[in-house]
Amino acid sequence: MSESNTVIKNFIQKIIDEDNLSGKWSNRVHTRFPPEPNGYLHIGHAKSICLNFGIAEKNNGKCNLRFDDTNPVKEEDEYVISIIDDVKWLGFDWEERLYYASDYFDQMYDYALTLIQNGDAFVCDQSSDQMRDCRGTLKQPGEESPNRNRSIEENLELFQRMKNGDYPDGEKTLRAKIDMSHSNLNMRDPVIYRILHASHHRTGNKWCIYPMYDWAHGLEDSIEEITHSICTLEFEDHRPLYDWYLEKLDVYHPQQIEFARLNLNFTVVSKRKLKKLVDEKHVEGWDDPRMPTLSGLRRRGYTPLSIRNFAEGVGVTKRDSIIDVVRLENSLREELNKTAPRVLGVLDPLKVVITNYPENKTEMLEAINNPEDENAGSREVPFSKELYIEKNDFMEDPPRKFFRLGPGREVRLRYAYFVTCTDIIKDENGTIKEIHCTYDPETKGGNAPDGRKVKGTIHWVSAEHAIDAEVRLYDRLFKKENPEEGGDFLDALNPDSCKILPDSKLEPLLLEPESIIYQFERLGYFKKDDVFSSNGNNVFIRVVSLRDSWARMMKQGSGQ
RNA sequence: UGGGGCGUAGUAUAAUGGCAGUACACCUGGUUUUGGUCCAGGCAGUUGGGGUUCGAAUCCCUGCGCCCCAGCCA
Repeated sequence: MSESNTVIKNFIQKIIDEDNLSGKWSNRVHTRFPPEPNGYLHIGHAKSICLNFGIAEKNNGKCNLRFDDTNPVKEEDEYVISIIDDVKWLGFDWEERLYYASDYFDQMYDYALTLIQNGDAFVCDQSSDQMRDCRGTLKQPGEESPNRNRSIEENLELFQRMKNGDYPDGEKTLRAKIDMSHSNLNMRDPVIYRILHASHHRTGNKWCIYPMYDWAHGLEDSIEEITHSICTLEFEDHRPLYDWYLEKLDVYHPQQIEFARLNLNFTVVSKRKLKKLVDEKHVEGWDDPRMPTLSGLRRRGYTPLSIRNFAEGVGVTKRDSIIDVVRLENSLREELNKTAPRVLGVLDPLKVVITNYPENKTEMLEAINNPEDENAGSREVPFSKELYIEKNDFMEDPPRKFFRLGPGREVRLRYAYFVTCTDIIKDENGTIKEIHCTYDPETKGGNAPDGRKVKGTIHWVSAEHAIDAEVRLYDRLFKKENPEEGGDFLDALNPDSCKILPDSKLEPLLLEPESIIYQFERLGYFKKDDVFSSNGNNVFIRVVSLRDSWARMMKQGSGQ
């Protein structure tokens, strides 16, 4: 591979480069990640987090973590805590700059007063229904509110009374006086403040009026002296309003830049749908290892680096796109291949008796911990007369391309001996109970002195020494590329997204630290799950499988 | 015949008037004590039409397609 030094710059970085050239922001770069604390962060947010913090990092700038908590009826501290956890976990640092929109409520109120005083806002008596009726349509202009021309004094007075709690929810709003026939609906006298007698997670009952997003967000950015306010495409239509407010107020004015949000196939990320999965118990919670939430991915075994590399790799543009979830999986595999200690584990065991091996003998055989990492060293694994191998590594009547064990066939047991299958022992129903093999003592370690080769190498564990474990084979939650297309997304649920194997047998794990991710050779990456293992069981979950070209061949062969 | 945005291999992303490149996916082959990894090679693209230009993915005109907007949500 030829090393290329050219750094690929996305369109936002190009804007920043130009700004630095022109001195627009005095070479300052200051972004923010502004989640609303009304739910858990998911992989889509990770893209935004990596973008905002990443762009600051690359430009020696800063990035704030700011909670956009302007709607008390939806927001909770629980979410604040989980969001902080998740951003921290991804490895980003906002230093002392943890902010809340609610910190600025007083200032926002004063700015609203300014707007009113300048004749740019008015108190409106219309109900939300009336307002909708007067808004017009996409193609037709709206009608002005009858209250649009109230005097400044009256507006001031009424707004004051709104704030004082003189009116019930919905009775009045503060609106910007812009243009009811504007082709952009966001400019048709949008609401600035609404009345909400609700307790706010931080300000309690201090306020009963709360700012709308468009009003609040630009002011938050302005107060924090953000340079580049990065948001998703659907806010493009809001930019004229963002700009209008800041211009009318004549205050510090960041540049809003929109990019396309992340979409992944075989995945849903809409908050409503994720909540439905949890509420209807299709998954075991927000951090279920199959969930695309950051807490779910973390529990599954995704690493911060794998997610950051993924986010970096998919790029940033204004095009709607759907990323292949394989890319996310590959990003994880790429890291784990380099770091995960290898271990032998049999998921679905089949007993093997080595008939010519002495009873009661145990040998310790050397096994490499990680062929990708010289420093990982080696370990010793016990070998004895009775072993387990993977059920699907044996076939009674194997096809030619099957390189594993079958009657009369010889394979290598990894790091151990060549063995040849001599007998199949079945029960009265004809199902295979165990198989008998002979081993070649000359092949210790896995090489034949006579130079004879075997096609296959399979994994195994010593029956006497194995640890019992339950293994959960997680797979994609959805079986359709686009679960939302055509009908109910729940119909696209993959019925096999969690297969439980209750009788797995693992090599005694000498490397003890919890939460370590192992590669079970030939199978995939696995980690012990603390929640499932809390009652003293060993429950391992599959983080991600290894690429499996045999499985792919089989699948194609079966006409899939 | 409302406004805004977007169209480059299967997917994603570069190339800002000068050889259409990269990654993933897919296919071949090689190495291999993991059917993993790694290595080599291959397949495959500028939304249609017209124009400007020595030269167009790029500039202009004109179609076509897709996404977003009518919350007192963000």
